[in-house]
Amino acid sequence: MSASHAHDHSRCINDALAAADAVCAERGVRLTEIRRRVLELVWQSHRPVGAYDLLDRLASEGRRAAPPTVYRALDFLMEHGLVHRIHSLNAFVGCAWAGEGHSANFMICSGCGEAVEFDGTGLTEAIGRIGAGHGFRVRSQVVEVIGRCAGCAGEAGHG
Amino acid sequence: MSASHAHDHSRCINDALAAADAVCAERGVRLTEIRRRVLELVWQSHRPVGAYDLLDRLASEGRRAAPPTVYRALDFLMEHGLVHRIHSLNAFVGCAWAGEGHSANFMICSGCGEAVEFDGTGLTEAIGRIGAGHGFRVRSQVVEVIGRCAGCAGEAGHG
DNA sequence: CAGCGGATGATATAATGTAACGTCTGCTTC
DNA sequence: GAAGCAGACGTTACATTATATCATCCGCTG
Repeated sequence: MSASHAHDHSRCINDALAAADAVCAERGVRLTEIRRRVLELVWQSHRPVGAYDLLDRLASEGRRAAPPTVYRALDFLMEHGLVHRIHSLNAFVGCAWAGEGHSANFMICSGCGEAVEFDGTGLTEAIGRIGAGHGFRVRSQVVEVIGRCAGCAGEAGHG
Repeated sequence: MSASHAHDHSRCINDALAAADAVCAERGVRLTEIRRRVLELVWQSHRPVGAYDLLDRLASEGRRAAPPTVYRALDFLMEHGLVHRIHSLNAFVGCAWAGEGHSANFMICSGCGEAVEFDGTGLTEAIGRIGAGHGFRVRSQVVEVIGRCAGCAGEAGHG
């Protein structure tokens, strides 16, 4: 996604951390050092990152960490709407609208690997109507759209 | 899903196998014994089934099988539009519209565990429009709606 | 300080998925 | 029918992802 390749990403990270502080303060929960660090690592890019990648990065900076450490941090961050899981990749990415308690809606580029969260309000409504038509009460939704972003659309590749 | 609990499920299975025969014949590919058996096992219910569950069932009927056997069969069946993967469950379920080359759209009941495929034509169009608005060229989509089916909506439970 | 609960450390293991290679089988070609 | 080929399968080993369990630590409260 050429636009996001070019942007000031440190601002993304700072905004995400500030939002996380605010959400945790409001909810009376603790953004501990490891949770904060995992969130920072997730936000190092807009590409979803695997739990074991996070683990490796923690290890490389000298922090003792085992898989449960990372998974617990990720569970916490997901519970409070700070990161999303990308099921089709078994990976995690920062939430663009921290704390808003929405379902995740992503466009995932098979060229550059970036995942862009989009406003799925319209989709959520449409899905709710479809569900209602089947007597189905919707609680949450997973929407992961795979394709090519604007920057990668013209390039060669498998996507 | 009370309606599907009550239905004549043997008909689902027979229809699925007949459709699979037709698709494979049309495409000049072979629905080998193991592929056919895996498809039957997937269709034993409308609940998504894990690869290792399938493996256990194959073993319990005396068939020698290792993980690659099942995954290869599942890959074949997915490639030809006969089963879908439910990413949020790491599980597989029969396709309601065999061979039509569509993306999967499912409603998954957290009460009974059944996954019902629905016609996502409208969603696909909406997603295409959203993508176009971002310069994103959609290739496929994963839509997994979690909630409570009509039969389970009134019951207690975590869903 | 004692007690409590949340958070983390640490070990082990479960669950899911794949690489690599040999063999077999069915088909084509001669 | 034999040689050669490609797809399919068997088998072993391994990679990746995720969780159970229990001990320990830390911060708060009374």
